[in-house]
Amino acid sequence: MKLSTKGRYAVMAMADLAAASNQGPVTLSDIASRQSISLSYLEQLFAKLRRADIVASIRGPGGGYRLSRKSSEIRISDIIIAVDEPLRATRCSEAKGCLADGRRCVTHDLWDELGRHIYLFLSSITLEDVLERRLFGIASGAVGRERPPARFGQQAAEHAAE
Amino acid sequence: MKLSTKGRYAVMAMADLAAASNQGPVTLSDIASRQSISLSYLEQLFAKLRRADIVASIRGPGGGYRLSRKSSEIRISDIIIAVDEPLRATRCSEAKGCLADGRRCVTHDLWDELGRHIYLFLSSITLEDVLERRLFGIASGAVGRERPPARFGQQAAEHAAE
DNA sequence: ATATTCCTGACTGTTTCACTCGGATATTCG
DNA sequence: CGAATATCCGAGTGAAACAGTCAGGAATAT
Repeated sequence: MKLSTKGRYAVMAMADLAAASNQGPVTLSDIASRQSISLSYLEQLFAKLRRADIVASIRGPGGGYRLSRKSSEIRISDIIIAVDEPLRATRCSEAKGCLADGRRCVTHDLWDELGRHIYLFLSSITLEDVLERRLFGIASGAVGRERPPARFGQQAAEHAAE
Repeated sequence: MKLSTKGRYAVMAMADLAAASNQGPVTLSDIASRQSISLSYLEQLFAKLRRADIVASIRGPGGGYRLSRKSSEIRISDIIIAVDEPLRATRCSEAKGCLADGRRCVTHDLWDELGRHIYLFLSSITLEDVLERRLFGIASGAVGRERPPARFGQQAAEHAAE
């Protein structure tokens, strides 16, 4: 799972679309002006979202985009996977150096686990959750095993803000 | 918290250093050849790791690098924060568009929560854990609230492998 | 002295990001 | 019809980061 500002833009735009699509389709121009994203860039993002069947388009005057299913059925991970092209295979996946001791390199498992972790988090949150601001306490618990988690929360606020 | 291949290289190198530093300092040349990373690039990474006081250096013949504290006291998040320069402030943090409805933009909380989540994960794992391959079940539980988490694990293996 | 090793700065090619531009196609409305 | 609206599509662009190279300087062991 790749995490870039590209995916963030896509989620912002999708949240805007979901919030504004009560009556009929929403034009990209509207989203662009509300979210301060360039129209052409939005077009590229929505081309990918359409190919991933997350949104549907209606052409011509009065047209625009709409969600292809309910916002409660669109996971944040769906959006990010749709716009972030699968990055090139990491050297680790193929290089011989990875199998130094006959097993996979020691850090391979770590990245796998982290990737799975991020995916689980983002797939547990839907567009509707974001709109309703239902994000309380999702990150609490289950991580940090034997360590007291208290002061790590503050460091997270400092360093991991973005 | 930024996640790039740069941080991955740093963790690979640190794991190599921790594994090889039983007797005396380890040279970057050794790490470079074992991990197939260019020497000059390693030098840049270790300059940052040294400034962050994660490693200490000994110059001259027989010199090299050693951990500045025990591998059980070096968190993976420490390494990544040391080498990944704090990326430019996201547009969201300052732009006026963020405060569209008088509150912060709806996606802001989401990224905050994700950043905290990733940080908690990486700060709960030490270099020693990686070397001992103690990564079992860290990502299980606590995420995925009302949804059955079973099939998401498979999707994570597909999409979030890197 | 010399070899080793860390240390520093500048530079380079590639890729991604965020965006722009020019145009093509489809649809609605007058 | 034709004009306006909107989605589509591809090519190109400046800036930044990535991964690496190159050249040399400083410290230290033998």
